Amino acid sequence: MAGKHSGKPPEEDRAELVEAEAADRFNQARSARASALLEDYTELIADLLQEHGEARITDIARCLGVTHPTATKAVARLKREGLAVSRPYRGVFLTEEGAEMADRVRARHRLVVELLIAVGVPEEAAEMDAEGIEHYVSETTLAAFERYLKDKR
Amino acid sequence: MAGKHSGKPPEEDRAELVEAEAADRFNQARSARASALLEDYTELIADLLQEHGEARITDIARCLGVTHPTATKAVARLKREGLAVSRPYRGVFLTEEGAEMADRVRARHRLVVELLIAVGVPEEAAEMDAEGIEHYVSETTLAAFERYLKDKR
DNA sequence: CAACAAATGAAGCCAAGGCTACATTTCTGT
DNA sequence: ACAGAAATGTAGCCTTGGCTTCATTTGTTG
Repeated sequence: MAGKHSGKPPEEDRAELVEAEAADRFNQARSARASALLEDYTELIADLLQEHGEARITDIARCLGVTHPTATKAVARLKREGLAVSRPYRGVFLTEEGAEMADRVRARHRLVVELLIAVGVPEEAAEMDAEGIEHYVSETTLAAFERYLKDKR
Repeated sequence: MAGKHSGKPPEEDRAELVEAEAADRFNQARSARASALLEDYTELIADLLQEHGEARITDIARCLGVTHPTATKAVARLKREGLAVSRPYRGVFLTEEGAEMADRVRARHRLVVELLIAVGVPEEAAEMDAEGIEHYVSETTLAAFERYLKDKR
């Protein structure tokens, strides 16, 4: 039941399992990487909308440190995925789905920063690293972070 | 000294700074993302070399959950970057530089997993998430993790 | 040792996410 | 109101990292 061929030595079965699990982890990470961009954009757009009432392509591009055509392309993808809407020469807005994603992402981001700080990471580094880390934190891990922070307070 | 034009209101200067810092963080994350693949490959190749004495393209591909041409391409990149060497139809080996990277990456990976477990993340989730997280943990943060774990023991 | 299986290589396709260069539209100030 | 500046759009190029498909080499085994 553990392996494909009962004739094979158990060590091989175990090795195959380990490899399959590894492949799984990498695939997971790859898929997280794929959504990272969308998450960054929705989060930023939500911030801009809240702070300035609008999210212009130029502002988005400047905040993300990319050129404006790059931002335009990304926003096109957001629209394709049903996360944002926009009309030519007007700002970008989030759909309900996009806003929900932004909320989730912002909450997660805050939690990651808080946890890093709680374990002794300097605030500046925490902010820096969280930008990359946040996209790979699962719900399970997030829940653990929350418990840890609550207990610590 | 804080902004470009002394005539501008200070709030704008501050906003520009915040935006520039944000762009910085994103650029940092982007560059980390770029090295993530190389790190994964060198780490895995080191593991395979240690466990089986050789690292075949097929094994690399299977462990990473990709097809063999994908692995071949990645190895080509490793070679271009001076991290690995290989001859046609023979296995892949690491250069000194590649081996050093593998060591660093493995140590970092272990530390990240340990820290996640230490704050209460279930082991399985810790392994899963660490695969993505590790690439975005800076030296500063890593040092903080190390201190935290030492103090806790 | 010949034939088949398995591993590797090579070519070429695709989408994503960068970029530059140039066209168009909108906004602003006189 | 109109000219110039700023913002946005569009086109096209590059690299990465996936993939499939097919050719070639290696290894195994009867």
